[in-house]
Amino acid sequence: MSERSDVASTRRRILEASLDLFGTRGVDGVSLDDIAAVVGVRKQTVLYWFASKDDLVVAALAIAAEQLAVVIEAAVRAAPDDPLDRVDAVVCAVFRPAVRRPALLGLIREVSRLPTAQADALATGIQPLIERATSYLRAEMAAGRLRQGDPALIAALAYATLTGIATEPETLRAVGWIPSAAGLRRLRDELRRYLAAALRP
Amino acid sequence: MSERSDVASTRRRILEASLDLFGTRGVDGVSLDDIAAVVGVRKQTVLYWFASKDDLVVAALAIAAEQLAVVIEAAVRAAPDDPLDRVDAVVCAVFRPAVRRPALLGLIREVSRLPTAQADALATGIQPLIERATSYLRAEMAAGRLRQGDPALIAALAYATLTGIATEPETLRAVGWIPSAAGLRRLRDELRRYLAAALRP
DNA sequence: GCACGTCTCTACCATCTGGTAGAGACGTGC
DNA sequence: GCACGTCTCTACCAGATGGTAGAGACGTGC
Repeated sequence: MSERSDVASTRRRILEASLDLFGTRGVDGVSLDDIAAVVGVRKQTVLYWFASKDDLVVAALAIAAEQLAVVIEAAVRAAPDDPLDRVDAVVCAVFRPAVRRPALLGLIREVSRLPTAQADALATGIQPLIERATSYLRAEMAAGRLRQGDPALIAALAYATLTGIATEPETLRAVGWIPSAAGLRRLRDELRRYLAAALRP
Repeated sequence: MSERSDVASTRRRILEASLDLFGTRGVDGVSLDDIAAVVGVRKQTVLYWFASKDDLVVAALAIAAEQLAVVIEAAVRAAPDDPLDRVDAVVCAVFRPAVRRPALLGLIREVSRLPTAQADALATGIQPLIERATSYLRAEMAAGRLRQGDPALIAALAYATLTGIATEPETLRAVGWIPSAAGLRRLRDELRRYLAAALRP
């Protein structure tokens, strides 16, 4: 059966489905059968491509990290050299996929609270992203192009807020606040304004 | 056996343990046996006090909402009449328990992504808290004591940031950023500064 | 002494879970 | 024609899970 594999390889589709399901419903809340059903395949096929559920989790996290890295990379390249513009561009660039696909940042959170073994996977995919951001901020602060401050603090705040906005719409919807597209855009702009105010030298 | 019940009723201790476990590891990631073990009791005792796991989840969410309500209530009463001071007081008041006990806000998130039935429980405990905050902001904006804006936007951003800070330390720790007490305090102050800047008329 | 509330005990159940085993089907490229 | 990669099928397994059933133990208050 290769009709489906032509469109997108089964392996890839299992990974994408796992990213979405694990990232939104949690690793414990999703069975291999659930994933197989979404892909339109049998559980054995999932286990044909990935030796175990743990392996699948790690692999899904890896493609999430990769997709985030690509988005950030593109934003940085396209942005002007000014560090404030760059930070702004990265926030905007990450915001869109993060909101459209809450599982992207959600999966990071899910993995990070797993029993220690799998959490190590964060070190390979995600940690470099965070470290790159903080070291960039540190360098620009040292050069006087950004206000002096704790780069880790800024990065952590931006990350926490982004993750909160990306993964809480479910909550806020359940609680009566309907996050419209326009509302989310304004949330993004608030965050941008806030970071600009905190970083402008 | 009432030696233990004297200290704190078994029912209450089951509820508190459920709040912590469900809120940090997720409803699906915690079994009734896990909760019983933490409390030092048998699974049958848990099911003696709560008809089902679903009931326990709903009850745990209820006490989380109540504890948040108490904290907010006290902060509002103790704060001066100025709305900026009040917002600041509420943020500070919620921040401390939210960071010390990530499960408080974490449980809200966990419940909100459950199959629809239990998510209705959010309407009784949490929704009133959010609505009260937004209606307060709206009233003060209308009175010109706060800058005009979308109250839901501000409430949502504060909520998302607070939840992010409260529940992401695990992630950030896994990723190399160690959230010290001082670091968390500075995160809180950043949020306060931002809200003050956004709300000052 | 008795009823009651609280909790434990043994024992059980159906269901779901991750995972295994092995055979076979189908299409492709050589 | 053959090997290979991909995927399905039937069938199974051990363990964990939510939940049930019923008897009994212990202490308290009446």
